[in-house]
Amino acid sequence: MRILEHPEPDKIQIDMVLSALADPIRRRIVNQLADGHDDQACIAFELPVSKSTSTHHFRILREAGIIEQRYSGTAILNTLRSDVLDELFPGLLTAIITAERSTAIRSASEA
Amino acid sequence: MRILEHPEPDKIQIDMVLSALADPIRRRIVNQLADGHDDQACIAFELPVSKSTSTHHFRILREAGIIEQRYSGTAILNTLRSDVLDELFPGLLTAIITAERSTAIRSASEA
DNA sequence: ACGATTGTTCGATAGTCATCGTAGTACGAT
DNA sequence: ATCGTACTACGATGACTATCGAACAATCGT
Repeated sequence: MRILEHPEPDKIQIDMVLSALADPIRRRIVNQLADGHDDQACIAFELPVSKSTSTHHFRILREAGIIEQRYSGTAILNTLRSDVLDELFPGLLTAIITAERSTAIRSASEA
Repeated sequence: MRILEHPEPDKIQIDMVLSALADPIRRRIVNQLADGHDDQACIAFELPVSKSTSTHHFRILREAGIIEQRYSGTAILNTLRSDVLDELFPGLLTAIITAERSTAIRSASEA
């Protein structure tokens, strides 16, 4: 069975987390996970990039400790590590998700 | 008189803010501003980089809308735009500053 | 007027990052 | 066994970024 490496909570660094979340595509993934339920396969995210780039972004998120990925057949199910992140960096994830939403609303009302 | 451009609140984008805060040196600046008082000159930040690199980082922070810079003689006084940021992205700045602090504490207790 | 202080500007450079296509792997279904 | 699905690995590429030193600019004291 294939194994996916995840950082232990005490190895999760604010530096990697913020770098990961600085990318709009990765924030889109995080937001969809926050909006919807857990265990969404990578293919459920209709990202405007190629497959290999998509893999790249999911990996960055996993290695930063932001998502958990586990195999289920050929698919990979993705889950936000909200509890871990909230413990380590209280309010951070919520703030970023909220920010993204309000930005979307702002730019929509401008158009 | 020299003028420094600052983005209006409605031009401040989460993308630029997070990219700016993804850099440890820039977070160090933000943290020192949050810890101390407003109006600290650039030279008050003893950064492990050259002068020109320092200028670069302060500019990124200013253009992202995170700090306000204004001339006072030959010096530039820096102030966190906390109120603007809190309005736009509630909780974000606090979360990042808190995160940085707890990370510092964690890594100190490891040593 | 002169010098010291504070920060900027301008290349240059080395490193990182997002992106892609192609080829490959693992698994489920038929 | 074969095929389709879902994702990975690899090498290449172009863009961006942090960094530097050297030269410059603006201001303040003396």
